[in-house]
Amino acid sequence: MAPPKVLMVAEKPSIAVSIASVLSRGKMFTRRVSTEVHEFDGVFFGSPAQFKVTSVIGHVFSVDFPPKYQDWAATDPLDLFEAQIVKNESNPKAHICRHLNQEARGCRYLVLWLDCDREGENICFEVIQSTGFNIKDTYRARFSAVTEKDVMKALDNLSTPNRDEALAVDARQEIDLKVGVAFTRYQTSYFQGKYGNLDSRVISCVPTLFCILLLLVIYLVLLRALLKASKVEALTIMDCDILLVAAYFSYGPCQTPTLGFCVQRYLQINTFKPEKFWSLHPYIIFQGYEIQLEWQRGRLFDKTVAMMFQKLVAEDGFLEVTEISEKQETKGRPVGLNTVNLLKVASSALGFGPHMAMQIAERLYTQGYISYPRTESTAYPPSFDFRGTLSAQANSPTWGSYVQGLLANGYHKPRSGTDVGDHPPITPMKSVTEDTLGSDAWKLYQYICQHFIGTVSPDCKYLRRKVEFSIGGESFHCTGHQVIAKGFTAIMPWLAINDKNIPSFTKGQKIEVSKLELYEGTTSPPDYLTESELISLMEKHGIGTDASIPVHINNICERNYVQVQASRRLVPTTLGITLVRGYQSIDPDLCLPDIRSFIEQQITLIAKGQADHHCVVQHVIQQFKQKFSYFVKKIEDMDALFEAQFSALTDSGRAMSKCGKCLRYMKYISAQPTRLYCGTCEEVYYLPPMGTIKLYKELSCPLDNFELLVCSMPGPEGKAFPLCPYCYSNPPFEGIESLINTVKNGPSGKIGKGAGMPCTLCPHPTCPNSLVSQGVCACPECSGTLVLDPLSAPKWRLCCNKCNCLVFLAQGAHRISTTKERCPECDSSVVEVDFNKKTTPLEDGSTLHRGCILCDELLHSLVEMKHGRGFRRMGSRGGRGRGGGRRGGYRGRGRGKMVDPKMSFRDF
DNA sequence: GCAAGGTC
Repeated sequence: MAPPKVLMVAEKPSIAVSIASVLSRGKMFTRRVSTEVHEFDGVFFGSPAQFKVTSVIGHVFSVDFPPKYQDWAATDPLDLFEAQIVKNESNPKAHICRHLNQEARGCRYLVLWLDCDREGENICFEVIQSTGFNIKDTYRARFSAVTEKDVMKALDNLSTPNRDEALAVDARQEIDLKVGVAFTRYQTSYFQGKYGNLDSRVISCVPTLFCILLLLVIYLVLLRALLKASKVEALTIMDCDILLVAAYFSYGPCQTPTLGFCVQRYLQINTFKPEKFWSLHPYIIFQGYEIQLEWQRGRLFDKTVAMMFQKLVAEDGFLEVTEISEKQETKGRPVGLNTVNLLKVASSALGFGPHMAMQIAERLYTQGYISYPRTESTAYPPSFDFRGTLSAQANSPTWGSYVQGLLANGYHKPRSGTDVGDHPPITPMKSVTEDTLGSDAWKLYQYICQHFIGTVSPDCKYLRRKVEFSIGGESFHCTGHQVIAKGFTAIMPWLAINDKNIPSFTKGQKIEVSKLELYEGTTSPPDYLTESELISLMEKHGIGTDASIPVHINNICERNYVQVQASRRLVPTTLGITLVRGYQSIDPDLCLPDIRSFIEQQITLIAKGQADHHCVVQHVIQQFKQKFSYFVKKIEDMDALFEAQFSALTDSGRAMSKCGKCLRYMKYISAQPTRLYCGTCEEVYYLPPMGTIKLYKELSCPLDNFELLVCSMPGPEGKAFPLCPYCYSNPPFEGIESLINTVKNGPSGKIGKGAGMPCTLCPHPTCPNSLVSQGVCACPECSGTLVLDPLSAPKWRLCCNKCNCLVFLAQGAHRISTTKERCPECDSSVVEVDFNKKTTPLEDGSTLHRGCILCDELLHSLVEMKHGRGFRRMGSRGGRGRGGGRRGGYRGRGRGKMVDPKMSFRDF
């Protein structure tokens, strides 16, 4: 009987070769079908067997919706959450499924050599499905390196594939697909074509021959990518070179938080408020050195205090050496290089974007110059051949002599690092010259070599000397460095420590201050996020994987949400900012990194066998479905931002008042719904639908720093009231919504669109414009409060903060203001009237009079009611919320009536 | 035309 056949499948062709080479000891027959198949004879479970080792190329299948859901127009994105999903072959042209099926014929056993992570476990089941193998004839080989030792060990310890881990990946695929596609289709259908300024992204240049040629080249190179990523609508290179690209509105649980990081930094920069600070800089001249000493207090933000210390130091005049310390410090050599760190260095030091860096690294890998470039591990496997890898670099013209030194004097064992069990750190495999590789690939290869050599080099050692001084009760210091051994910094010179000499001091020595400077500086905002910082943030928050991080960054660039500028800093575009501001205004979760961690945490329950796959998927999908429905319901909030930013309205708006967040002027948009738009913060603030809006002196809201406005209703009897644009849309006090009952909610459901809290409803206890400060007494007509109209002079009047009731006071008075005093009779606010000298009704010709407009006979006689039945003194009732009591968690004049309607004038 | 994850 012929020996049984064993089919072995690896995740990629290179692993298949390595495994086959180890097991066959190099004696194998290789044929090429869809992927290579290596055949040889060997021993399996102690008996002779015929082996076939082949591979897939990553995932065999990927998930999608069935054909009936493919038509955007005919599908409600909400239905996608409940839709069945199908698995299609990832790369139909490669015929991997057919290949596996054919190779499996006649085989007795299947051994799976997929990468040892969740994705690998999932691919195991894709292979089982493709081959049609029975699970009892299927074995899983688990290995962390493709060395002889590891491969043999894995073969001796075959186990079974982990279905839970595979199901976790299935769950992730379904969730990502449904959430991403539903939001992307909905947003794109809603916004695409809606605003002219948004859809015509225009790239234009002077029509020179060079530009035409350049554009043609760009066109040819990018056409495929552009066609995939966006709709190319027109390309003209006649009189003006214009490339029109339809804006795209994709959403994804990885790409959107990635964009979120960039916009977050942009907002930090734009809302940054610089502060002045002061620092003391004493100088000494000693043994020929002029040294500026560092103050222990660092910076102070109060000039007076800083000047006080300056005086103390100046008066003393002599620094006493109080402490001299000398310590040997170590700067450790690097750990092994993983993908994320390679990408960070490529971006920050070599100027390659992550996408390009990976392309170069992949080419170096397939050409055999470096090891596998997608790895999370920074620890080398114990069996790693350091001597062999180093020896391969011994002839390099650039670092050959350094390497020879290491080989001769003994290289160091690398620092431990972390072993994730995927692939070893990225290392050079063989020596190559710049001429062979070309400039870009050489730069990356050079770094990989330097980093590897660095990991087996000695640490850098240096002496750190610190001298501390005391003067006028204040402490200062200076530090010096002296390198003892360069160590690895000899091969990685950009990490070198520079010598810094300081003179020799002796304790107790007194040195005169040669110059004393009170340095005045200003705090500055951070700069835009660098690509390298973004990669760190993504890694920290678990957004994407080593292989997909470059893809997500590339996506947000290609879709014009961010642009890469000088020093590879990522500057969000108006489109990118508006998208994120939109999510923030509706559901901030949508653009926060937690959304990814939430999904990860849920599917980990499946991977660990702690929860059922179906239940978890259902639960998570339902949660996202709810978020989606809410998003659809609130899309107008996002639309308001797009409209303000991309429609013609933005240009017509005029500057009105300052935003409290960025202190820049906001634009007033008079078209209904009237609103203010802050272009910097990308925020819309709705205003009352009626009336004229003006700046209210130059007063600001004490709560949010927004400049106040006054809204005046038309006509001589139209009321006027101040408002803060921010508080108006976002009332700051809990429960205030129930008090704003005369106005209706806008379509967004928010207090906003023409309905909100003006200052005359604000319970702020000390703001001079609040209801508490300006309210006088209860309205005789409704449940409102009569509030002093501060701009009504000389036709002094009170306006009800709810209805149209107006009450005129002493006409022609020079000034009328509220006081903190209350009428003992009716609890109304006592007002102070400064009468006009010529017309004062006061007997002795004096002008100042204080009293209650209800109980003071003089003042009450001057009161005239408009839009109301009568206005009389009502004994001890009415007024401003008896005893100033706290009712309904809210303190304010006249507010008592909200609880007890009898408190109003009207009920008498 | 959509997501994110493999790999080339």
